[in-house]
Amino acid sequence: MSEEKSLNFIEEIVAQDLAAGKYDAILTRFPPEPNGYLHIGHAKSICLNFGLAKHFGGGTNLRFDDTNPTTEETEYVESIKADVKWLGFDWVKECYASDYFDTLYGFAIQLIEKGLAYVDDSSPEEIALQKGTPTVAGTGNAYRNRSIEENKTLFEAMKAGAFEDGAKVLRAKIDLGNPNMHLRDPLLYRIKKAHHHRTGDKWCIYPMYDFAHGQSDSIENITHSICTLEFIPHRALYDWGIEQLGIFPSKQYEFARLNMTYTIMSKRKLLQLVQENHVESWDDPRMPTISGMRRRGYTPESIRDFCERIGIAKRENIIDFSLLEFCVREHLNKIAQRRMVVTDPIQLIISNYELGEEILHSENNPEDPDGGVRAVPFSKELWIERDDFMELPTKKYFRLGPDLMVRLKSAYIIKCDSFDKDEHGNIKTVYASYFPESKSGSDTSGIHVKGTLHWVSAKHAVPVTLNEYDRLFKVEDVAGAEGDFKDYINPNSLTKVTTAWGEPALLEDSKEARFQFLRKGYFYQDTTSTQTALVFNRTVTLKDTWAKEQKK
RNA sequence: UGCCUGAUAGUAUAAUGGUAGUACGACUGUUUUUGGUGCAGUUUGUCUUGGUUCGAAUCCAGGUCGGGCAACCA
Repeated sequence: MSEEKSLNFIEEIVAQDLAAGKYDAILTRFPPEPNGYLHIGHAKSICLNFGLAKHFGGGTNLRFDDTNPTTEETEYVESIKADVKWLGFDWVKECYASDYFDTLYGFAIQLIEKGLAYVDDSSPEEIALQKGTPTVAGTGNAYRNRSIEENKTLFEAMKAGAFEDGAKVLRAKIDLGNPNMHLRDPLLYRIKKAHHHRTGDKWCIYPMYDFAHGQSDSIENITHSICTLEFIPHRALYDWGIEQLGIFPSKQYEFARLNMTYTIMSKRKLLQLVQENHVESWDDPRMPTISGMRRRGYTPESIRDFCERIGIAKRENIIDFSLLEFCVREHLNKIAQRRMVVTDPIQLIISNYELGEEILHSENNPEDPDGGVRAVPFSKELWIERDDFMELPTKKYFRLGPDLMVRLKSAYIIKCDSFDKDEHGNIKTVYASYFPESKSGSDTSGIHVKGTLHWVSAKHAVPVTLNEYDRLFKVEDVAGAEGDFKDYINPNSLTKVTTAWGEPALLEDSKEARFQFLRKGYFYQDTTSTQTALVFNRTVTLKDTWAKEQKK
């Protein structure tokens, strides 16, 4: 308790409101539009909104902002609910802006009756023109002076379907000269004869964001409505609507959205990646979507930790991808089961091994004393990693080479005697002898080696496919880069490794288990993986100071 | 060039008129049957110019730079 974390600016506002007795309890909301899958940027908002309620006592509504029937689908609704749950949050109420369509229509009538809204027959182009520019005031048109009765009749006719799409709109009558463009008689309703995923064909007029969002917040008695910076200019309208309607005064607060290096956060662009097959699907493990990250092997804990670490502020930001990687490594290091998998194998023959085979044991997780051990079969003929042998080793190379000694993890120390190459000059087989008294756990050999290698017994190994992922884009700031974002897609973001061999324990492991393949990285079974064809996705590599050393 | 925002190490974030701190990154060293982990340490910062004050990252004024705003999208 004494080490309390400092509050971010929104937490301070809430703390002050509560201290001042403004509310007994707070109610926040997470309001996605169901027109795409949730991504890591949404996770930031989810953690903020649900975290606030958890911290200060209160609740959070999950509200679907479904006011645009042409872009929204039930598939998205379902994925959003699954993602929020997976992240570990429960909402107080599941709400839909579309549930308020009747109330919202009533609000519009009220505005018309107060002389604060009118039906405009102008085309989108005309309206845009009449709005002026940021430096030049807008001009009105004749429709602005329609009588209350006429507006009411017309609006009712709009609802009844008397007009075609685009023929008329309902506009608020505020101020065409306002320096805030959003106050220059904003559109409240438009005609859209489209099928809505929830209300079907009941409606042919739909409220705009600015006439749905604040009103929905108010209907639900949301105390703190938190959104991203680009909505700051909308706040005046948000407050205007609530004031004119005399409804519950929800308040809007804004924070900076998340940006990350080497990826994009725009739903529109993510949809493009899916539709144009740059990735396989919304849950492609390379995507920054929650479902993609889940499939890749990220844990909800690590994502929550990440959101905690990046903080909340109003300044534009771009977070290093390496921070996310740090968070997931930190969690996985504690919980992942260690297994041995050789990805690019060469043969290792233990010339003096006459036992045939034996069962050795290796700890499941050195971080967890209660993690237990697993059986690992050992034999005369093994697979080791091609990278772990060097014909002409450099000074700092701790692995195998002519006359060099290493330990085979959880097994014996060996010494390389000779090696063979194939017709292309590539190493094919390494011959070594082992020291029986160096057996792991009962080593009396007195030999000290610098390197320890992972290995699998050729006879017992199971074939596995590995999906090794790299960053989706080649540049740090994709959104800020010149030209089309698709020009920066990393063509090597996925490497499918089909030559790998894993230890047989993998066959008995749960599909949900998180693994660390020793010295390789953290892996998680793909959704396409089966008992007879194991497929693992690489969540993240291990930190590799050797690779860094080599680059010098 | 109208309005709205923001500016603290490479990246984030704290300090709420009183010692500029933390995390990630980078770099050392150490431990290690994972070149992983752990541990110890080093490194780099208040956009600028004035002002108020005993004292300014913080308050005031001017400037500079970044972001947003003129969708029948949210």
